[in-house]
Amino acid sequence: MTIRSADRITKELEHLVFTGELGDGERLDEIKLAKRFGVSRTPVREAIQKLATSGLVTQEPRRGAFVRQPGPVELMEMFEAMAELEASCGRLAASRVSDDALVQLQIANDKCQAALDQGDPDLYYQENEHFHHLIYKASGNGFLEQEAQKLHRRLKPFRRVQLHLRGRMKQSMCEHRDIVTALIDGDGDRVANTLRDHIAIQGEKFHHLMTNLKSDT
Amino acid sequence: MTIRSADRITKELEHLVFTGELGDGERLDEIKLAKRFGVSRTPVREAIQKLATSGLVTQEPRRGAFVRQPGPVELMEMFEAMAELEASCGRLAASRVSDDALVQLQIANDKCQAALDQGDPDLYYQENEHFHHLIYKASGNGFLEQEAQKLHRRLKPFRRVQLHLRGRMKQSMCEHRDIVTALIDGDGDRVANTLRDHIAIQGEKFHHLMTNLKSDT
DNA sequence: GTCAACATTCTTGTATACAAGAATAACATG
DNA sequence: CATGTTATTCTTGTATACAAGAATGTTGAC
Repeated sequence: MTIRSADRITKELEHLVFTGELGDGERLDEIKLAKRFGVSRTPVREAIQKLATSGLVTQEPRRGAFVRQPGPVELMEMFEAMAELEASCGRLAASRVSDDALVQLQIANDKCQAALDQGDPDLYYQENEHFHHLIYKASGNGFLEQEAQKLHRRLKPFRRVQLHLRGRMKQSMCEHRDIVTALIDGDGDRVANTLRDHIAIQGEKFHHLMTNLKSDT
Repeated sequence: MTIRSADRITKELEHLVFTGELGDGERLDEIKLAKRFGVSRTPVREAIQKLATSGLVTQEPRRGAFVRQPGPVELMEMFEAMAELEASCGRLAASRVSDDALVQLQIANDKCQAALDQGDPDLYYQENEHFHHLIYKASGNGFLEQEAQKLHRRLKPFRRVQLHLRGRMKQSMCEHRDIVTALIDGDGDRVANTLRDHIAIQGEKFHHLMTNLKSDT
């Protein structure tokens, strides 16, 4: 366990942004946050610096740091980038995946299926996440794996909602099976294309939700 | 221009790492660096935090921050990831690139050719960089573009050397032409594959250099 | 001479103090 | 009453002070 309170606060702040307690455009008041976490401004500032580097907040000199949630356009871009990243992982995995890893993927898929049978979107979400992490790992490229996980994490709050759409879980499950089949066949391009579409659909579904929400207001 | 000295120092530190003045494994002494830059420890620390987030240094609690140059394995992984990123940019660009962007690419290529004719690797390197940035931009995905630029930048010190290899510039030039041709044809897969190989070769060339250097010691 | 226990020094991590620019409020003027 | 100007307050950015763990040097026992 780390002793640095700055690291703890970084995670706390990320959490506040993800849960939406710190909404888009909101200023991160160093003093308030320091009081809230029971520390001085110093570790709070260090945490904010980190968030700024990873893109969660923007800093304006002498004015402070502001939460910067991606807008619809940037969000679509991020989903597209995610799709490409996953496709790359899958393509590499096709020629490198070990038998053991394949078994792991099958198990993960079975768990997804179980969650689907129970009609439990939250559980499905969790197992689905595991499945995708296994794909990243199967790429055999630790750097790529890290990058994929980073972006995956960043998109987490936006990916969650769309699983509750009617029929999406089942469709997602089918895609998973296709992916594993293509992996077993060692067909890199097919793995890549299937994965790409699999993720791209998430972006489109999200886009649907967004526009629907907007038309409500 | 920014007033924050922390930002300035971040760049200065990056520079020190890139130029190798701060070698691999070296500890970043906050006090020394503060004196060197004529500031207190505070902005130095903030700069170090940022470097840690972007992966250039690692932090060990109560022990300090250490320069962490990627080893051969990680470097190959990064080159491979770069190849995949560029391939993605190219694939997307194939269906989105504007006529204007195509013209820009042609111009950039002509400048590369000119540098090749002059036998000027440094100039070629510069124009080559521009060419690739145009590809990123042509992807029509700002997020992907940023990510590609980030990694490109990180690999800069390692990419430079291999251009001096006999015949590499000319070969690189041919690949550039193929890429543009495929773009004009709108053949996404061909763009992607050509770009991927184009970058992958850099990784391999670098690997060659590394092993040769090692066998010398 | 070697090794272990202890003391000292050094460095990081955090808190506080101070400087300076930005936001805001008060006020004067038309 | 509106508006431009000035004064005040507030917040960030930086420097310094202090606390605590790590590295190092010293001393004593064997």
